[in-house]
Amino acid sequence: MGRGKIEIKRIENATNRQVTYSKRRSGIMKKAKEITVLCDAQVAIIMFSSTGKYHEFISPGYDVKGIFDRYQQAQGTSLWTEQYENMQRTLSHLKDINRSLRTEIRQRMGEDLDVLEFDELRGLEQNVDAALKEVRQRKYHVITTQTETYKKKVKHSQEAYKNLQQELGMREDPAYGFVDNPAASGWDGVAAVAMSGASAADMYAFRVVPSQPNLHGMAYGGSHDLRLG
Amino acid sequence: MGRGKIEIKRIENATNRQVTYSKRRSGIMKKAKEITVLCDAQVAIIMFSSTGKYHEFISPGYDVKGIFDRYQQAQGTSLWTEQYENMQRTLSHLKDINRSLRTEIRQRMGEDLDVLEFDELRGLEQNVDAALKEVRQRKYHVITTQTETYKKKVKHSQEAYKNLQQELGMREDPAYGFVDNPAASGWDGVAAVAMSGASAADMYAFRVVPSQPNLHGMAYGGSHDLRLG
DNA sequence: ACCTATTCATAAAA
DNA sequence: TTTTTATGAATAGGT
Repeated sequence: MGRGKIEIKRIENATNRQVTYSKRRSGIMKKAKEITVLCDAQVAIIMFSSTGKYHEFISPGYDVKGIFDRYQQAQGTSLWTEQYENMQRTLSHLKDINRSLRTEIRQRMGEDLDVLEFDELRGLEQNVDAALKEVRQRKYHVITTQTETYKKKVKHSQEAYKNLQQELGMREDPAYGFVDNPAASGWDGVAAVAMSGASAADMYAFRVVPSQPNLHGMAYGGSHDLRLG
Repeated sequence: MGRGKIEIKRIENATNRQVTYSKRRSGIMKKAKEITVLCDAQVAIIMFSSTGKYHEFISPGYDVKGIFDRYQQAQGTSLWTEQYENMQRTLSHLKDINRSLRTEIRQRMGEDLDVLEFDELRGLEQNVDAALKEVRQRKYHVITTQTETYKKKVKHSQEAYKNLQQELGMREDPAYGFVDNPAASGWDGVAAVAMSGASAADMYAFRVVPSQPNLHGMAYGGSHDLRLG
C-alpha cells in the first residue's frame, strides 16, 4: 500500500525508518482499538522504536499489570515469580550456610561445645591443636624473618655511620654517635625491634598480652555481628 | 475494507465476531512482524479474545519478561524491581560475609596465615590457644561424666546379677557369669568404655588417631564445599 | 477456508 | 512533523 510495493526488510535510511515507524505504529494502534471494540477482546501492545521511544496500547478497563497477570495465568509460567522464589531459596540457603559457619567458628573458639558428641569433640581438639602448631610456626617464621631484616639494617647502618665518621675526621661530638638502643632511632618493624635478640624459647611470651587485634575486619574472640539488613 | 464499510462497535453476532477476531488478529500480528523488521523496533502484543483464547507476538530476540522489564524501566513504575534489587543486594552481602567467615575458619585451621600482620597472628595464636584449652576441658568433662555413668551402670548390673544368682540358687554354669570385660557385654558409650579408668594424663592419647569426624555436617579439617547454586 | 469488491493503510513526495 | 495521493494491502460478506 503506497506508491509501490516495498520489501519487508530493515529500512536503512534512518529518517525513512522513523517515519515509517510512526505511521505503521499508529496503524497498528488503530487496529488494536478496533479489534478491542469490534470483537470485545483484550489487547496489550508495548512498543519500543529503534531510538528507544516507548508507546503502548492497553484495552480500556485493563492495565499493564492486569494484562500480565492474566498472561502469567494463561501461560502457567509465572515469569519472575519463579526467579523471585529462586532467589528466596538461594538466600535462605546462604543464611543456613552462614549459620553453620558461625557455629563452626564459635566451636573453634571453645564455645557451644556441649552439643558435640565425644568423637566430634576429639576431632575438634586434634584440629585446633594442629592449627595452633601451624599458627605458632608461622609466627616464629615471621619473627625470624623480621629479626634477620632488622639485623641487616642495623649492621648496614652502623657501617654507613662509621664510614661517615671517618670521612668527617671525627670532628663530631661523640655524644651524637650511633646509639646502642636501636628502638630510639625510629626504625620501623616494631615487632622485630621488640623481639630483637629474643631466643625461640621466649617466643610465646606474647601469649600473656591481652590485646585482641582485628583481622580483616573480623575480631578473633568477638562475636560476628554481620546480620542481614 | 471489504464489501462495504462497517461501524466500529461490538459485533453482536458471535460467529461473525469470532471470524472477524481471527482475521484482524492475524492482520495485526503481520503488521507487528513487519514493523519489527522494517523499523528495527521491539514489539510485544498480548491478546485475549472474548472467549478467552490467548495469543501473543513478541519481537524475535526478546521475551515477555524482557519487554516487561523494559516497560517498567520506561514507566518508572518499578513494581517489583525495587524488592528484586533489594534481594540482589542482600544476596551479594551474604556472599561477602560467607567469604569472610570461610577465611576466618581457614585461618583458625592454620591456613592462609601469610596475609596476617604480626599482631593479628599473635591475637590468633592467643585465641586458638585459649580455644584449645576450652575444648580439652570440655572433653575431660565428657569423659568424666561418661565414666561415672558407666561405673554406676556396672555396679548396678553386678548387683542385679548377684541378686539373680542368689534367687536362682546358683544353679547356672559359672562360665556364663558376669564377665570382667564389659565391652563384650554390649554396653553403649564406646568412648567411655575405651576411656574407662584412663587418667587425665592419658587423655590426649586420642590426638594420634587420624579420624576427622563430621560435626553438624561440617568436616573439621576439610574444606567447606558450600558453594552458591 | 477461499473469493473479491471495497475500503483502508501507507510509501514517496511535498 | 503532517498532508497528499497513488497504490498495494486488508478484510467484510458471501460461498
